[in-house]
Amino acid sequence: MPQPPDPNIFQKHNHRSCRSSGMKEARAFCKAQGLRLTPVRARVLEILLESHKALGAYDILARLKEDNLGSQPPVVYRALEFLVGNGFAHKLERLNAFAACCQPDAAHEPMFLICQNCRKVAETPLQPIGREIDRAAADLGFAVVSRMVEVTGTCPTCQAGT
Amino acid sequence: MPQPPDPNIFQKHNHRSCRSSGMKEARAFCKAQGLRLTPVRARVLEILLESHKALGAYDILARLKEDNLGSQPPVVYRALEFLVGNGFAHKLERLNAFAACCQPDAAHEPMFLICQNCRKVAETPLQPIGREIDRAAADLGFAVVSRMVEVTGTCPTCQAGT
DNA sequence: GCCTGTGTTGTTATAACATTACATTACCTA
DNA sequence: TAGGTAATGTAATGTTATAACAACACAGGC
Ligand SMILES: [Zn+2]
Ligand SMILES: [Zn+2]
Ligand SMILES: [Zn+2]
Ligand SMILES: [Zn+2]
Repeated sequence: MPQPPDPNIFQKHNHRSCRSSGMKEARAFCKAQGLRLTPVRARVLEILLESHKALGAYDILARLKEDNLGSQPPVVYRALEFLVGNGFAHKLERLNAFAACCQPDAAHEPMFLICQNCRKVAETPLQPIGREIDRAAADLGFAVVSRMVEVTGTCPTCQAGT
Repeated sequence: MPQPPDPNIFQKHNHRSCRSSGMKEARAFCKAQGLRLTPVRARVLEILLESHKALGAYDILARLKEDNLGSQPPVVYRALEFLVGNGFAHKLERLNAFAACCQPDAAHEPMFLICQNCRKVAETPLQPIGREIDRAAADLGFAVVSRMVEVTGTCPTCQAGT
């Protein structure tokens, strides 16, 4: 049974379940939505789910090559476009890198906590901060379409390590 | 005399004064800090100050070439590193582009409002939102080093235009 | 004035990230 | 099983950014 989703991947957690439930949820969602989780797309998602770390597109591509699942950049970028577009993964703009989504609820808007030391990425809900952002924007007459909040720093593990 | 700093560049404003006071403040600050605002650096800052738009490094480089002030990427990236490092400009991670800072106070931490239509970029103080971000991060045991908030949408002018 | 260290710029090359374009294949459905 | 749509394979190219080293400029001490 799927354990309650604890979004804090910095905590010690049963990571095997992150991986298997991530794939399972993705398969179920795709089936329900009539989306095709093809071998390339599934493998890219698996690769991202293997860690909670941000991976560059070319890192992922190298892994795909090992599995003979495509060796040219468009292959991985198309898979990532699908995964990001359907909420299975996120792009981290600061790093030009990608990470699996930890809580692929229908519509969630996360902020990202990126460890500078280990590149692990945690998500936490942007609301209610997002509303404050909108308010600040509205003060300048700006109509918000999308918000991006990326925080860098040190995860609990890496803090303890030193 | 320097007009009171209205950070909302979306408002109609005396833009000539943005440009001249931006350069003047930069020169004064560099003098005070023993920094060298060399011709290349000054020209890059001027180019950024000419508009409030985000410019790619290679766009800036093209302008530098016209002035015979360096034609290779490292020239512009080094100048941008200097300007960003000293608070005269900012990098917009979402766009991989750069914009002049509108309020080069000693230490200010802005969030950015980026118009998808015209690429103009406004800054507005991140506080008190930043504190909320820190609190959300602390809930996960994460030690924040730097926050980045970039909002995309439509500026007042571009809203009116349609 | 000249040496010398430090910081800046010039230049070449290359790394890293991403897309266009078009041919081919797989899948669905009528 | 034919035809349409979605996905993939592949080559080429575009865009953003850095490494490495040579040359030059400026400042302070001799
Ligand atoms: Zn997510
Ligand atoms: Zn860490
Ligand atoms: Zn202005
Ligand atoms: Zn605009």
